[in-house]
Amino acid sequence: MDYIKQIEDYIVSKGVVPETETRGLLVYSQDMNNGDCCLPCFKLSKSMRLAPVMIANKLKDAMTDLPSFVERVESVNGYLNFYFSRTAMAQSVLDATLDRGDKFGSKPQNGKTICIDYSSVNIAKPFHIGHLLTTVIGGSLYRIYKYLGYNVVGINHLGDWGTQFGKLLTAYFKWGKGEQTMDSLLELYVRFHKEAEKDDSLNDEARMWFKKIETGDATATTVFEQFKKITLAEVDKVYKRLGIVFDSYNGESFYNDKLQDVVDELKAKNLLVESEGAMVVPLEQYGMPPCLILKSDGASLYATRDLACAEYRKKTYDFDKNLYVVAYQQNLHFKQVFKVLELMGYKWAEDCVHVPFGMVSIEGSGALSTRSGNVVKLIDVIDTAVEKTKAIIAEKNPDLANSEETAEAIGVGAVVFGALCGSRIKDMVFSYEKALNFDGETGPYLQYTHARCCSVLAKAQPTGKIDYGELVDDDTFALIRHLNSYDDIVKSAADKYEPSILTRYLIDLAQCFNKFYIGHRIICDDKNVMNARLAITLAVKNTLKNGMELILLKAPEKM
RNA sequence: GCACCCAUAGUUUAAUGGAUAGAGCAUAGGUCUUCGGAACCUAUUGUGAGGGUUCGAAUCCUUCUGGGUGCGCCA
Repeated sequence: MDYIKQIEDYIVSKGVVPETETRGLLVYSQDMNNGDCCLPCFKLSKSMRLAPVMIANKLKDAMTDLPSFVERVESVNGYLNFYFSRTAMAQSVLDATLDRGDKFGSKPQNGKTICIDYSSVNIAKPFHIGHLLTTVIGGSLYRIYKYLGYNVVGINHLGDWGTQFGKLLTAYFKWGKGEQTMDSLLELYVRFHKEAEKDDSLNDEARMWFKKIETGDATATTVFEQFKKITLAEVDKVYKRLGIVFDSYNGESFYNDKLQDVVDELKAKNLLVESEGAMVVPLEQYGMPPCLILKSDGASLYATRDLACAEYRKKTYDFDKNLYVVAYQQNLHFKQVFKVLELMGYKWAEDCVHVPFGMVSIEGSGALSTRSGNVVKLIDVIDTAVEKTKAIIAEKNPDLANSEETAEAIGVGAVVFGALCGSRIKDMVFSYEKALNFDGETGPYLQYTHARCCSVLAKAQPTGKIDYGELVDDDTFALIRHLNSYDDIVKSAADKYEPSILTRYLIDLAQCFNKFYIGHRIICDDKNVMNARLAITLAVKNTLKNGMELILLKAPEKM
């Protein structure tokens, strides 16, 4: 229930304060001691030519017929504080929450389509922790938007084009033996760079091989496709474990035959200008360097491809929003591409959004580098976390059924949580110590709290009509308030493309519940109280499970 | 040189311009008549510096300091 909206309407109906200025002022109180929601009257002071305290007093005096769910109103230091009827709020919040159940994706379809470009792995390169953020942020947004009723198109924009693959083929034909694996491909790549420093002719050879890929030479294509297959098989293992899905794997190479059209279009629209031998779209008047479209040798560039890609996505999916979950290093690139789309006359350029996130480095050894081999493979991190979980289970709960599956859920959860708990824009220093911490604000903490709820509910279930009359203490009511804000939180996470908002919320909810749990006997002699507390427990369990699903966490019933 | 981003406790971090800046880890104590101790409670320490706007600033503007990223033929 939208309490804010109702109270806002109620305040406005009194006619004491100007409507337009009052709308949007009402907020939920941070501190329960200051009521459940409040109206700061300071902004109204100027136009009303009245002290905030007086305004609050005047409003209070006019409120002789409070809405049924409001118990009382107080005027304090210029704030008008509304205290809700705890029983009534508990009733409606829990009804709504229990009604939602633990089913994923319960919102009706809204008919809108959103494309999300995320993960975007490179062929023949290791899937390392540098890919963790884009993968889980994108994967989480995918689920959040689906939950909100969008038609979501998840796109893995494969890095499967570029001279680097000429290098790889060169190395393969020179030193590669038989079946290749991801590791052997990486070795070949590293070896090429080492040897090319001494022997520049290798670079010529690489260009030759890339040319062959470009022109569709049978040998080159067959081998390259094989490398692609090896890579996808490898990364799919990780995606499966993380619960990540894609609807399209159209990568860079997919747009090869669509680049000329873009160039022609830019020419036709008089946007293309020759500069230092290259073809560019000048963007000086928008405070940006020019956007390079064609190299002086006529070859296309990154931006050319992304323009073609955006047009293709609009044509194919007719998106309402087109997200790119890509590191902030490419801020300028996307700003340029979106501006060029706008200059091309596409109104939907404003629906294209770059969702940037921070850089990942390794504690002690600095920036990640495939060439130098300074990488931590994602699969190793996951495996380590799962191993640690197994050890903990063996110690704490050796009789646990399906312990393998549970260890997987918890280990993976710890890693995923670590990537989704902070603001995405901040840089992240990876350390095993942090990734493997299972205490406090962590994935396992959420899972533990969920399992705790399940454990109680396995002993008793709420039944029949529930009387919330007794549940007025602060700890219990704090839980009710939290449950009430779930919908707003999910929406906010979607609007800001920020799954961490939901992650923080779930931690708060779990903390609230654990506090409640410690302080209140759920299964007790008073049947009414027990029934009500069981209902709260069920509501928390459902909300945790729903929310965790949206941030890619599994919720085992036992652990 | 120019542009953008970041700066909160020892550390990781939270806070639509609103009331006493909220947590986790670490540290030191405590909770066992336990529905799951991967929990809970108590204690300690904080808005990089200076200006400005505002009734009110961690939040907005500005200068400075420190760190990061990007700036035409890579993606």
